[in-house]
Amino acid sequence: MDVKDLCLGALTYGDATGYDLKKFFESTFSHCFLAGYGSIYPALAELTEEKLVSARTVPGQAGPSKKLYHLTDAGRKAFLAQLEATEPQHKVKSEFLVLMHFAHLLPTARLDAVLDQHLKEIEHKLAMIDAYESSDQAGKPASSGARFTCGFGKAVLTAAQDYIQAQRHVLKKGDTRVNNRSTKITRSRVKPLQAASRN
Amino acid sequence: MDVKDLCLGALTYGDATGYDLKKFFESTFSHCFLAGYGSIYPALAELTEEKLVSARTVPGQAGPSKKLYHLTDAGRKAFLAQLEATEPQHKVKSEFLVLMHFAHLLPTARLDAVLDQHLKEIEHKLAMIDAYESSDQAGKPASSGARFTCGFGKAVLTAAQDYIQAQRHVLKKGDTRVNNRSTKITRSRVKPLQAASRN
DNA sequence: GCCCTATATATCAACCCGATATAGGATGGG
DNA sequence: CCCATCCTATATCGGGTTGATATATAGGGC
Repeated sequence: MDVKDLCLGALTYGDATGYDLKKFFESTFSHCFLAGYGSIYPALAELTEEKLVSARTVPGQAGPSKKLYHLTDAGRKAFLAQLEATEPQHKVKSEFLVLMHFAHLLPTARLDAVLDQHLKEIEHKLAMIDAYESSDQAGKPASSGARFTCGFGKAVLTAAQDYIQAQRHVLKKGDTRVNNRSTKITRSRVKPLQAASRN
Repeated sequence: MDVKDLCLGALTYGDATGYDLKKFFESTFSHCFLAGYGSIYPALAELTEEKLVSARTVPGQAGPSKKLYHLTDAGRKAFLAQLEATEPQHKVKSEFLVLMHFAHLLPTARLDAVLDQHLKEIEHKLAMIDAYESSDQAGKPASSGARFTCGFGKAVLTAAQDYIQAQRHVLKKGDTRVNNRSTKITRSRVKPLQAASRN
């Protein structure tokens, strides 16, 4: 499942430009998948070459000329096949959690700032989902899948929010002052790192 | 925040080989950050060149010879600086949610299989966190940050689990049979795609 | 003996991300 | 009326990541 497939999927909802696709991904998929121009435009170029989408150039009435992409029958079939084949992975890459893991190496002010910023970002994402949900254009109430993923996002984000608010205090209990003897540990005394699954 | 910084962070806990680091990331960071050999070994090579870590080769008693990496004072300082500088991002890339979004294009059997598989994976990750938490080696009870991130992971995973179990039924209500007229939509009737944030 | 697993390092193509360049039209404040 | 700024729209590039693969040895199970 790469950006090419994402584009095919988005185009099942109707023709669109690369720019439209980016906005669509930001609105609907912002909490589960990301794709920037650096992925979208190459993807569309390849899809056109593979005849999975067709492009027609429209002289822009507002702004530059645009390329409107359309899903071909082959493209639709390819997308359905891809839906059958992709493993349902779910990966998280969180600088935030890494920072929290090393909270004992952070100054208290920085720690609080990071937590507050993350809470604000969660609220922003929740607002985005709400905006998307209440923007059912022309009565068409979004697919059940779209509603499911929105609800999923809200459930997870809310859980994160609650957890942070309830537990952030444990991060600055006791060892606020970092044990700052300047790492004069003799090489021989350093024990090798132990992972959870031991040898 | 790239894999190089992750390696520095992991080495604050003690010397380790590239292989150790991979295992460490899998155990502690599996629910918030990923790093494979393809990132770790180049990262360690660069860090050695920058004198942020030092390496010494140990003839392996069990298996091939290993390179044990050690955090230098410069490396520790660089890591602390990096902790100050990194934006606390939190990104999700979920093939699972994409599949759910297009649930109306999936056969019911496939849909159920995907949901069941994801539930199993959630349980697996929860078990991993529990294993890590109860493996406090030699009484050292893990840092408050480590405990915080474990709790965070559990809260989020549990919320996802509950949501799926409570809401999966809405995905196969009514429109189980996909509207399968074979996409003979005239080009002119196709409305361009509308994102939530409209022009 | 043979297979599988674990230890351990390393590389490579394909792909993705973020930043940047370009440019015309709309908007709006001074 | 003009300039700054934003929005639309496409495109590219370097640096970084992913996932698969190759290599080699030791040990356990059957």
